[in-house]
Amino acid sequence: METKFYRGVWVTKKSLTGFFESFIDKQPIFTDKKVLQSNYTPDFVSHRDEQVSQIGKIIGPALRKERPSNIFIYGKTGTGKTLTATYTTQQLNDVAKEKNIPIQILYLNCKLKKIADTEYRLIAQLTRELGREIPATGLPTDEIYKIFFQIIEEQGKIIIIILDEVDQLIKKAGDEILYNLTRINSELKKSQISIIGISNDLVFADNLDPRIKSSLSEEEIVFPPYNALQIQSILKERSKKAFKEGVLQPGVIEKCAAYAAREHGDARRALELLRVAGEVAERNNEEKVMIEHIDQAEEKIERDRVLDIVMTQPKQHQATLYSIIKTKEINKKIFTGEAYEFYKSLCNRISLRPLTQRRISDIVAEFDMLGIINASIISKGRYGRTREIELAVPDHNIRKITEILEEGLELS
DNA sequence: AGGTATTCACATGAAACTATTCTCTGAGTTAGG
DNA sequence: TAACTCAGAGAATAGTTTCATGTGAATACCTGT
Repeated sequence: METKFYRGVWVTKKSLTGFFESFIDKQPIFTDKKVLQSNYTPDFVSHRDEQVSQIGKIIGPALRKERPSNIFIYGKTGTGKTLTATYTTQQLNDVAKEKNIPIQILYLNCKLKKIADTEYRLIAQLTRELGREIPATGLPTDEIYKIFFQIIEEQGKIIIIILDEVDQLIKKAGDEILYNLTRINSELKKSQISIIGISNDLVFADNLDPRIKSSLSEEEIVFPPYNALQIQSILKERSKKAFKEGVLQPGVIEKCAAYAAREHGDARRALELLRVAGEVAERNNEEKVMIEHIDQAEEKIERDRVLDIVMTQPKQHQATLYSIIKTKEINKKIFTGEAYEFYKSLCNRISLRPLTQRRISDIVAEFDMLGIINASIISKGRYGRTREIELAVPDHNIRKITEILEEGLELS
């Protein structure tokens, strides 16, 4: 019998056959799980009527071949921004297609690494969506702009570009892109573009160049968080399709909703929670989803998230985290300098080229952002200023993390 | 005692550097006519 | 002569290093009582 440690899980080859067989006669809990996945677009959007009609009114003129105003959409995560935007534009697109009006919708998520997170890549990706292959690298940026410009002009359409999570893009690549994009219109003869920017960050536009801000947010729409009742109704709607009838115990939906409402009305999280709760129940061979499963799901989501982050971290980052954990074992409170000392000796041990403290400082800050550690800057007066680092992971997960790190760093 | 000035140990910022991946171009090479 | 190969120049990008500057409060140092 063979057992090995694979991607943070112990895998055994024993009795796999029987294991798979049990799947066949198991009563399924789900009828259609993808309804609960975050990329699912339902047939209609609930509790967002007002926003839908606002957007509709703004982009409607596109049907008369007029350029719609640029729209800026704000709202926290899981408030249905992306969904509403794609839904309305999709409707518009359907009508346009029927009446043969040349409109094209481009949706782009600026957060996606390697796809649309820099100026070059954004334009390149847009051009690709318009049906022209662009190499990933090697060309000057203005060359890409030229091609982009040319292909838009060729198409002679009204093009609506949805930029999801623009704040991420601006943070990484600066606001010139938006400026260039809005400016292009004045040079276009046959086509026009209009931009729908979506942002999670409510204050993000404030530190934007005023020119860009005014041209980008000709119209602004704010998405308020859902309240608990709205989330409940969304969950009910979706679960009707996703689960077999009667599998959900009473109170399950209410609890999911309550949990999500606690976190500023994040519907996405509520849906994920419900889905994972279902998976947990399924895995436990139970026929009903019970309230306890939600707690388990909550824990599992968090645990998976952390383990996944740790596992996919590059070596230097892993070494840093390992140093933090190990230094932590000795002292209760640790500071950047102490972790760095350990890190240096660790590098020596595993023959890894040590990075400067400057860099480690940034890596520590990154882990803080990811929520793996809590690092707060404190001043120890005469004895300097530093980050005080604490682990933000429950104790029972640390052992697992250490294991993964030792695996990744080839320590034994 | 009360008020300033110092000082520590990093944090934070900006710019420059390195390595990798990829395109484009033009010189040199090859093979067929 | 057309097709092909291949090296070199130039770009974009991620990850770092180098250099420079910033910073909060515990202490050291004054001051006048």
